[in-house]
Amino acid sequence: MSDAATTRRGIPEASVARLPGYLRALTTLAGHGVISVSSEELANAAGVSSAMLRKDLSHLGSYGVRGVGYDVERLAAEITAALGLTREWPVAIVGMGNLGRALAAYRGFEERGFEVVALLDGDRRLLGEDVAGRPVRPMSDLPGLVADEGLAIGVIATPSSGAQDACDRLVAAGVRSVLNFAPAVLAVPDGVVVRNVDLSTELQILAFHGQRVAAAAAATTSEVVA
Amino acid sequence: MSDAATTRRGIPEASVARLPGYLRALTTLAGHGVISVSSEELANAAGVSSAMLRKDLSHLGSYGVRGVGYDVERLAAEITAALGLTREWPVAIVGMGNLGRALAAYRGFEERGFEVVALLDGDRRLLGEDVAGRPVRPMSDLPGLVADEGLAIGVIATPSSGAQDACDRLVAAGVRSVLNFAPAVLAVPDGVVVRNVDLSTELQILAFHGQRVAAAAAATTSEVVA
DNA sequence: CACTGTGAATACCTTCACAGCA
DNA sequence: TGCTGTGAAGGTATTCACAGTG
Repeated sequence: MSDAATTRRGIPEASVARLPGYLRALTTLAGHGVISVSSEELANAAGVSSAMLRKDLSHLGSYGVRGVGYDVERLAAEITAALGLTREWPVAIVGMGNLGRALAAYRGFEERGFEVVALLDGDRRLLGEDVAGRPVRPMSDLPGLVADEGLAIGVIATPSSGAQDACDRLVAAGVRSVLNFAPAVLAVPDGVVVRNVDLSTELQILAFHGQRVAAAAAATTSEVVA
Repeated sequence: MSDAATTRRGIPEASVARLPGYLRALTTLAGHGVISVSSEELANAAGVSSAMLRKDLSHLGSYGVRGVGYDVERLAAEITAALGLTREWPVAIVGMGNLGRALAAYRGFEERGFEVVALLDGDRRLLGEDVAGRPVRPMSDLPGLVADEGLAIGVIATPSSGAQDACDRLVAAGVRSVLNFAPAVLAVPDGVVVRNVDLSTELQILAFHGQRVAAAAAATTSEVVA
């Protein structure tokens, strides 16, 4: 019925991935007391082109005013609704190593509508230990967390060797959204969404570009290449 | 001369972003003593389709053997070279808050060819403090790090309010590659590459999908919608 | 009249399907 | 024979450019 292999009945994946950026820019503008903003201005603040911003927003509906721009509060509310951020999303962090502890201590989740409801680890020796004011709990608590707290999102911060197991237990408990920091490919059944964040991968991509810069510099220095 | 808006004379950006995943899979296979691998097997291990894997690898050259597959060691070496990982890349981490400290303690950088040569912070009160066995150094050390250590990549782990300033100082010192963890859009001159990693953005994208799941479940329960 | 919303054009990416080679 | 490498096809995403409108 709709247009393309979007998120089925809805917004293209690429657009969805940019909405949080728009929301952040709008929130900043609102904080500065800005009432109305043009696509050009908002696009600048979000680091995209104005045409792309308008196309992205057109998927949500017509919330702008021709000749004027967008009402900052209104648009922020619409994007918030589109992303499903009108409710709080309970999150559990699995793996209490360095990264897990840093994530547990990160205060930014709450600010953006996510509530860390539990810190988990498969290592019995860590159980009960206090991390950022919360006790480390066993993986066996997962089903209860889904049932009682509505746990919906799992963050995997385990070593890569334990990532698939952590993922399996999250999925078995009913979690459908996973944010994976482990450098591993996770196999999940249909209907479960995994997003990967990997520091090494990012650095390696930067290395590729750094290498190009180095190569270009060398070429300029000693004018070679046809 | 070549095909498209690739990385100009080379590999499409989308392919480059997948190469680290292939390299990781190959390293794992090599660790298990595997000598040769087919595109199908390697694609599975990396979580992509075999057609995509072959197309990606074709940008590097012809390193497979028809009817057989790829030599694991050989292909790993080729990808390593393509990514520019035959040398070590010096990295500096800016911002010694929770996240910066976790990154400083992360031992995975060294394993993949990156060397953390300095930990920096703009806050004078932190100077000299020991973090993961290294002293926190002032931002004014940056030019020296580029000149003496060949610093090439900066990791920004500051609060968003300080991110642009940190970035400006990195760029002014000569750094051309930046990995930004702050939830902010960074403005940089041409030739500087920025990659963004933002936890909140990732969670918000997952919230969008979680919402869809919730909506679908509700629709199934009480059969509505045309 | 300035700015949005959007078809049309373009660029890019992925998948298909098979020719060609060890 | 079995698997790679790759043109061609099919999708998706982005940009262009302008008609429409408060």
